[in-house]
Amino acid sequence: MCVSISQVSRFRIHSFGSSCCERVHGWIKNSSSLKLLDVRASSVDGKARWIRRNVSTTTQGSRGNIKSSVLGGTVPLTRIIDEESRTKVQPFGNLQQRLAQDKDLPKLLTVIVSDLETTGLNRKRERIIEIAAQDLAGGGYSTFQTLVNPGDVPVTNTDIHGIRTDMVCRPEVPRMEELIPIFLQYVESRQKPGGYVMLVAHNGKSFDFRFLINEFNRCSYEIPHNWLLLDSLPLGREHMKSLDPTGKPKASLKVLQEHYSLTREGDAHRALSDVLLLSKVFQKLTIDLKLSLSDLVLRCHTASDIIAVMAKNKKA
DNA sequence: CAAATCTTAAGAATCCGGTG
DNA sequence: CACCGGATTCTTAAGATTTG
Repeated sequence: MCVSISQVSRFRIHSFGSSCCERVHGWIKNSSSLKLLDVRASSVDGKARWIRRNVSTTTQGSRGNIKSSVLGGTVPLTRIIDEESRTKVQPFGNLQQRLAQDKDLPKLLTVIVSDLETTGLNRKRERIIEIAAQDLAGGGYSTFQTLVNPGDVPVTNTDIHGIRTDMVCRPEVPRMEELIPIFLQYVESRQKPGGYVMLVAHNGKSFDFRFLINEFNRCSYEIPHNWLLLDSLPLGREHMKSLDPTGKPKASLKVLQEHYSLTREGDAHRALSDVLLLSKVFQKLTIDLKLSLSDLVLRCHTASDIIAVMAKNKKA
């Protein structure tokens, strides 16, 4: 079963300095060499055929011109699920423990830092309006960014991120149901054969991952079973607390940026800018906390963990 | 601002060893 | 076995913190 995506815009893949090693340290190399490329996403499994299109729109925004490439093509909807399969308990077991003990972990794991912008804070009513992600291994097409059309949900928090309703509620901006297969394809293109993906987000457990799960669910998709979700906020808290055991640890992205004297590329609260910053912060935290890939895996959640917590809170 | 998590502290519940 | 007291664990609530 396939769906045709006639117009999917604002999907950009950036080239990123390549570097990958066994330890988490040194993932990011020469990030200043970031270079915007046109979209040339290729099929991973041969099932998807994507067609590159020329730039079709330029949106004038308060934060400067936004030029976008437009990607079109067809993507197989292999992740449509029915209610019966959704209610089955997925055999996660102790995936993290098994994976953490795997000697080939560096060859299996892809670490992707991600960030979302939304129309607001309410996880039920509000919608995602921007997604960015970056594979810390770097290389070509390692970075993903796109605006998302929230449909009939207006953007009421433009003052936070600068994204206006008229910027996203356009026919050429992809809706979430159109974007999910593209995002999945991006992740799969970064994935190692038979490998796992660690999705990192700041305050992800409370915010990003829940939004993502809700949107996937709304569009009848499910988070792939080989994804592990890591919230970087507890790492930040742990580090800040180690510096001041008596104080109350603040560990927002902004606080961590200032703590590490890091420079931001772009505006705060824009998905790609936040992703690039979090990539740097995450690397610093793993160094300071002396965390190996195995340690990080053990700190991950699965989507089912978070779904269970969401269900529990719903009851309460 | 909404909503969830985390931290902390206080109180309750449980466990355990000592004593008779 | 019954009882006591201390230590440990669990529960709950409030406040701080985070995300957009």
